[in-house]
Amino acid sequence: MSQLKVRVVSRSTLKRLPLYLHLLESLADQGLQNVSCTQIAEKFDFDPTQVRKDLEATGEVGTARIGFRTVSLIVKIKEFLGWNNAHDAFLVGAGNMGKALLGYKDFDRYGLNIVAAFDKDTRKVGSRIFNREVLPLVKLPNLAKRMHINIGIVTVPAEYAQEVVDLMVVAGIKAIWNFAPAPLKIPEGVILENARLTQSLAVLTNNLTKVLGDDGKDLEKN
Amino acid sequence: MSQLKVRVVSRSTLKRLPLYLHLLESLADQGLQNVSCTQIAEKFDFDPTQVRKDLEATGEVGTARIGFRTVSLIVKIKEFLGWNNAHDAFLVGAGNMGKALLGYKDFDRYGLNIVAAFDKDTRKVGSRIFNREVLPLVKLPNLAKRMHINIGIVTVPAEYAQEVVDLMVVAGIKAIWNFAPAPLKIPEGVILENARLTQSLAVLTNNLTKVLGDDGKDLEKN
DNA sequence: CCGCTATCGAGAAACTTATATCGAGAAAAA
DNA sequence: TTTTTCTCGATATAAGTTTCTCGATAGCGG
Repeated sequence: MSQLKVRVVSRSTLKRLPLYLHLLESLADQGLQNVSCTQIAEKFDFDPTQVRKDLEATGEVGTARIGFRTVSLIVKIKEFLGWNNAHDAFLVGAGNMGKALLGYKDFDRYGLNIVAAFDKDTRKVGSRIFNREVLPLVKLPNLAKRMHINIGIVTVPAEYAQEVVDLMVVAGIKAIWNFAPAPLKIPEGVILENARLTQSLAVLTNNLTKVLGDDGKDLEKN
Repeated sequence: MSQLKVRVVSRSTLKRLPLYLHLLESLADQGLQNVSCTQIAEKFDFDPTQVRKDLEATGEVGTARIGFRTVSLIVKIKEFLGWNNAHDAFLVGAGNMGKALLGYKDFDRYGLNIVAAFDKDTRKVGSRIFNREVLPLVKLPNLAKRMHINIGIVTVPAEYAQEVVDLMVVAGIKAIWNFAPAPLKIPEGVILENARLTQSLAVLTNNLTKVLGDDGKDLEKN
């Protein structure tokens, strides 16, 4: 069937892998040949066993007393995450967040290549943001089909998010990265991943409220 | 002790509360007086019991056959998250992500008020971004102390993140919202929350790799 | 007025994730 | 060469989270 065997792992593991990857890349830059789970774990204050389990997902095997080959591990993680060859993506909503994503240089290293931006607002249409043209939203379906776009990024206000997503689904887009704070409905088979800043902020402000309001006991770690 | 009793809840619960809040606010706008956990759960494809357990954290109690009073629940969630009265924050790193955050209008609704931006780059210093002045980084410690700033937002490249954080800690900042993909060390008592887009992206691209490479079985839900 | 149904809240069970333990192998030190 | 130490990988235990089950309560319909 498929040449690439992708194991099913927990979402938590999946979210730690990019952390390891960043670290490994900087270690590789420093010329480090091998790296142990213990070393990695220390950087993040994780349990070494957890790191070992996480890395197991990539299929890379280590050697006792040595650890893992740094470059080899980097390749395997990227492969596992699908970051080896970039997927083309369309972005809808050329507001602040949209612009920030368009301007983010490193996405190509993360398997993402935003090829065009779309917006409803006719004043934005026609302009260029970080060298990508802003197109009218109505052009999305045809273009997405013709260019075989798999990823759609949603950076519109919450009230328009569902209609944008519906449009993307019709256009054959398989995976949606949503930045709008709205509960979205998608059909079976389409992948939806929510990147919501407010969730992260909620954890921060709740913790802060606890330490400020009280004398700061019972704080969860990390 | 403290007048506000903040229960300790799981990180997962904490991250779902903003979702409920958004929904509740739009329901309240539509004039809905009461709302049941079942209704909320349907919108997100969650288990109703989970919603009930999550809401329990806020201290609000519901009535059988009726559910919860919408407005009252909104207030309680905001209170619990510390979103009722905004905390002042400093942002360091006036790049793309920094600009996007500075331009985000709704933060005041989420208990966050970014009062100033800082940057090392002398070309950026002195300019104004969305009506906030960009100040030289060296001015941060004194200003933060004088203004009793509790929250620091880090939107600098990974290699500068640790030094920025160290500066913030010295300046008495209690909570750090980090957007840099670097493992940061902070002293006991300081809160660190990482808002990393790459983690979310990793989940997306890994899932996409699975459905594209294979015939798409064993996909995890939401 | 009396069942019927929706909903809450509490406790138990099932599931998931994280941590600890242990044996084996490989390099380094004695 | 032998011993020690580090690290992997596997298994087992513990902790945490979600889902299920149940009794109680409040409105609704007959």
